[in-house]
Parts: sequence; C-alpha cells; structure tokens
Amino acid sequence: MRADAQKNYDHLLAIARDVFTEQGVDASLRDVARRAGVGLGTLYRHFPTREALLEALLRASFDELTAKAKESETSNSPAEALVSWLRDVVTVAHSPRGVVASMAAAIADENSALHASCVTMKAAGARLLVRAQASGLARSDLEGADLFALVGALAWIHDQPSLAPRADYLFRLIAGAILTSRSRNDAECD
Amino acid sequence: MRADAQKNYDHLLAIARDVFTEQGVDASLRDVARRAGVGLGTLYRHFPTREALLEALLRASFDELTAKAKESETSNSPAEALVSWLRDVVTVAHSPRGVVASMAAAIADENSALHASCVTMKAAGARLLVRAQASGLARSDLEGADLFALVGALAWIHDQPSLAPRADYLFRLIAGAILTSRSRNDAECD
DNA sequence: ACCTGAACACCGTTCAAGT
DNA sequence: ACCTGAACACCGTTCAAGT
Repeated sequence: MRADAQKNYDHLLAIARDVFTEQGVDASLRDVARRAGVGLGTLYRHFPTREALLEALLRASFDELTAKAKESETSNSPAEALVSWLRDVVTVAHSPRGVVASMAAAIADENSALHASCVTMKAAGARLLVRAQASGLARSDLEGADLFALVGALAWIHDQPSLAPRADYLFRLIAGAILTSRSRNDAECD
Repeated sequence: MRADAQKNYDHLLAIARDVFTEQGVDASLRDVARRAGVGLGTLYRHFPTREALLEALLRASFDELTAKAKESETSNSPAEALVSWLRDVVTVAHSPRGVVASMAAAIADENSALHASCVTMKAAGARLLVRAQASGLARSDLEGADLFALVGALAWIHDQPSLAPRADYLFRLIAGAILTSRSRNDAECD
C-alpha cells in the first residue's frame, strides 16, 4: 500500500472507532469520511462495506477472544473457564452499540466480512462448552449456537439504556442456567 | 373524526401492518403512505411519530397481555401462570421484527407514545412474579424490570434468523432459571 | 495508484397551498 | 377539517474525472 493510502486507512479506522463508539454501529459513514477529512470514495475504497470496516475495527478483539478460549482449554476449572470467557465475549459484543446484530447476521452470511472471525470465535467457545459438558459441569442439551445466542441476548440487554443496570445480574442468572448444579456444589451428590 | 379521515386512518393502519410485518419496524414510512395511496402529510397527521403508529398497531395486543396477566393472578399455579404469560409476551415482542427495541426505549422515555402500554404491561407481569415469589416458586432476587429484560433478550433472539431455530429451547432454559427448583419438584423439600 | 466529490436514488420531517 | 406534495436536510453507493 502506498504511504499516503496507508495513512488514510489508519486515520479512517481511528475516526471510525470514535464515531461508532459515540453513535453506535449504524452511524453515518459520510460522517466518518467527513471527520477524517477524506473523500467519501476513499472510505469506500478501503472499506467496501460497513462490515469490512467493523471487521478491521474488531479483528484484534476477536483474535484475543479466540486465543483466550484456547488457553482456557487447559485450565483446571472448565466451568469457570467457560463463564469467564462468556463474560469477555459479552463485553466485546456490546461495544460499539449494535454490533451484536452485525455479528449474528455475519454468522449466517458467508459473504460478510465479519463471517470468518465470528465463526472462528463461536467454534472456540463451543469447545469450552463441550469440555465443561464432558465433566458434567454444563447442561448437556446446550449447543454451540446457543452460547452465541445467549451472548447476543446479554449484549442486547447491555445496549438498552433502561436495561443495562441489571445486565450483570442477568449474566449471572444465565450463567447459572448454563452450568449444572454439580458445578456449583461438587459435594452434593458424591 | 370526519368520515374520509377515518377511512384514511384505518387504511393506513392496515397497510402499515403489512409493511412492518414484511420489513420490520424500521420500514420506510414513505413506503407506507405510498402503498396506502395517501399523501405523506396524511400519514404524519394521523401518526405524528413512528411510535404513535406502532402504538395504534399494538395496543390491542398489549391490552390482551395485561388482561391475561390479571386473570392468571387467581389461577392455582403461580409458576405456570408466569411462564405462560412470558411466552405470550415474547410472541408479541418479536412481531413485527425489531419492535422489542422500541418497547425497551419506550419504557425509559415518558414522552413515547408506547410508554403507557409498555409500563402497564410490565407492571402486570411484575405482579405475576411477586405472586410466584411469595409461594417460593420464583427466584426472590428477580425484579420486575428483569422480566422485561429477559423477554426482550428472547425476542431479540427470535429476530435473528440464524438464532431463531433455538429460541424455544432457550425460552425454556431461561424460564427454568427464573423458577426455583421447588416449583419444578414440590415434593423435594417437604 | 489513489483520491475527490458530483450524481443518483432513497429517507424523515415540515409546511404552504389547495379542497 | 383534512389532504397533498414540494422542499429541506440528510443518507448509502457508484463512478467519471482528476493527480
């Protein structure tokens, strides 16, 4: 990439981060280009779709989450590894506001620029779930897709100002529903 | 209201129901007016905001839900009354697509045309919850607002085509988390 | 190679002019 | 009273023209 192009690319990304953080994921792309001091066509050249821009913004976070899931696979507490990872995913999925809907759409749409990172992350989470299930610590009828749906639901709650104050409580409620009673009280049935 | 105005009002409502059902709650109001064969100003005269139009479309459903909650208050199964009512609310809240976000916003915004019906409904649900809690059948740390948040979360899942197939399963998962074990197995602790 | 911004087809909202 | 549609200020997306 030519030096001037690289500079525009980086600057657009930085501005887009600000604008999306302020206004959510449906913010005006025109506004992004304007605030970056760049022609509208330059934005479209570097990021042909809104998803491509989001992907560039979020890739690092997705990669971190995938990496964290892999590391946790060897931890000695499969239940805690799963819940802690879910909490991190929820945090990423509700910032910027509205991004979780893009993620859900990306999983179904192979052509979305977000598809690959979302699917990879979903698969990494599914492995944490299988491991917890194998130890009898998570409900056995839960599927990988359910994990993503519950993360999405919790991120949606975070996105609604009127509901956000109870989001942490509801996370614990749902985490409790994912885990079996065995994982919360090992002595119970032994 | 003059007869011609009444006719426009009714026709706009019928067309809006179709358009919102097809395209979700963010559908073009211009398109609604166009398909109703009516000037754009006529739509805005009858429904000054999108919320006013939604309210006219959904009022009957909201009223039914409020009435159903009141009837169930005398049923002899507080737990089942709560869960069955929640299921009905989720059904209303995800049709048309996206309406649940409007409902969440309306609860926080006193000036929204949807505010009154949402608050009334939320309160009716909260009473069902209190009753179930009084019998020890529902988690005691749950609040009325949490009920609404969970309904919203489930409706959001319904709205995502990739997640909808598991929505019923996840409803049962969350309903199970709301209820206490006592309500699922009364003999357990007696 | 890369950038620009006009052009096109939309949108929500308002309001002067009509009946 | 009520209706109409032009007008205004936006938007996403494309692409000919420039450097």
